[in-house]
Amino acid sequence: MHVETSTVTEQLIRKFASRVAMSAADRALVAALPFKLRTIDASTYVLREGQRPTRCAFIVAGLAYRQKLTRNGEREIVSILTPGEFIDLQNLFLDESDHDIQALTRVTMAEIPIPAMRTLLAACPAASHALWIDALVESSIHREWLLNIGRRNARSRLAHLLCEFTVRFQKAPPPGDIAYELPMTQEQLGDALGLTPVHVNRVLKSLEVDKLIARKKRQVSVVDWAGLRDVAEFNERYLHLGQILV
Amino acid sequence: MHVETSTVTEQLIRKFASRVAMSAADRALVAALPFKLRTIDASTYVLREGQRPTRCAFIVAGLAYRQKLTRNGEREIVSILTPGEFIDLQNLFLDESDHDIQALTRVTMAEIPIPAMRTLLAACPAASHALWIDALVESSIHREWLLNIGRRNARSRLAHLLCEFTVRFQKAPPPGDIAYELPMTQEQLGDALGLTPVHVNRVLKSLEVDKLIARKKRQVSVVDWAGLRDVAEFNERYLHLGQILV
DNA sequence: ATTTCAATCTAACATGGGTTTCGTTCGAAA
DNA sequence: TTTCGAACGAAACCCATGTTAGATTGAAAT
Repeated sequence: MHVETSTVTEQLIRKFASRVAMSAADRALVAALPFKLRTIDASTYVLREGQRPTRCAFIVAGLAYRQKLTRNGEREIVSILTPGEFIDLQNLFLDESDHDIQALTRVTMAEIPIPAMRTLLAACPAASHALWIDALVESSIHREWLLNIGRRNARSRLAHLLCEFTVRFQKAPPPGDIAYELPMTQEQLGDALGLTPVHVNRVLKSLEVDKLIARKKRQVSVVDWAGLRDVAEFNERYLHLGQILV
Repeated sequence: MHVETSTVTEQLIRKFASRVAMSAADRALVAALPFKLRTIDASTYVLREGQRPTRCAFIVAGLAYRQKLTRNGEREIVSILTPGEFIDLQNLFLDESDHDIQALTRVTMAEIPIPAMRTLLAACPAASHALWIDALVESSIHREWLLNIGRRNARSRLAHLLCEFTVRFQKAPPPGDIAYELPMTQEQLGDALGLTPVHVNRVLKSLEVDKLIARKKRQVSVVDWAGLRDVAEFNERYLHLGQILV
């Protein structure tokens, strides 16, 4: 997984520009950010609860997730992180991490020293606003997941997660090409939904029988986007997809 | 519930100063914030999902909560907001609210115009940092609630919420005076925990039988802080209580 | 080809928490 | 002081999801 330095810089600028208007000066500031590329294997820890990090990582390729554990080791996956997202904005302003961050697939990330990020935020209101939006959107996703886990049954819950992935992983918005490799095991899906893997298996099968999704090997595809959306009560407002600050 | 204007200003400054070092100039900027005091009755909506607000409210007295609803009207309470917290930082940077905000008790709040807040953030890095910390801590609480609802049984779950309230509502840290009026009905507790009110009733009784809590009328008090903590697997790290940016 | 190990699938059974129903308490209003 | 409605309490029953156990698949390693 080789990545050009210039590509990363472009990706960073695109990331900010997707949320705010970026002047040429703003772009130059982002382009000047020092970073170190690092690639790690699936299931490697990026950060552990209680640690104090010194860098702020930006995902260039691959997926990661945030997890928390109960005393007896049961796991809850509380976020999925995709390319173009900062992994640990928290650590810009909080001393101790309150959760683990782990690679879901092989991940390539750009590690930026925290002082450089702080300097950018101070010098560039546009960048600061873009990061604010990102942090607030993640909070919004947390709230939707709370509703999902707290109040929906397993069928809606899983359908909702699939809808969210469909929207977040696809380049084209549905209903377009809505097949994607689901990079999570049924156990991980269960951990993200507060369900057991056995029950995830049952529900996946029932969604397949009902022609809402199809599965081939570990590839999941959405067969009936409208139907799945309906089962999930999915409304993408909480993703704030078009949010651009003027 | 009459509140002096000067008191509110002091409370605002105290709020910021609890997170960052505030110079005299910083304090002056905060003191210059224009605001309008408003008091609303319990269960009044402060903001509804989909609305676009023009003010940013700071809770002076009383409690509020964020909620989201499923299609058939089931409710999930996703946050509790206490005095000294900004109700809707989201709305500084996001156009549309993704959830409802409602008063839990009678609430007095200071409403600050969004442009004034934006100006403060641009002019005062310290204030900006303090708000960042606040937003990130709320996100951390969301994650802990996800673990709580997703992976703990009803008994631990309720115990955990009681522990969080004990820490957040008390001025003195436990084990000090750890009785407090629980201002929520059993139905609201259920909505915050993803449980039915009937089951909340069962679990409250069982915690009382086990001498972990006591109840008189609607007043709950913690009898055995260590025991309750243990049942809840409570660790206050996620509240980032001592977090101060240097 | 064979082995291996994780992931998936399935079935049988168990249970925590939901549902329904109704009686009781209590504070506010008349 | 009586009335009224919301909140609480509690019993009986039910079911969605968990638990346990094992068989099957499939990709990677030898």
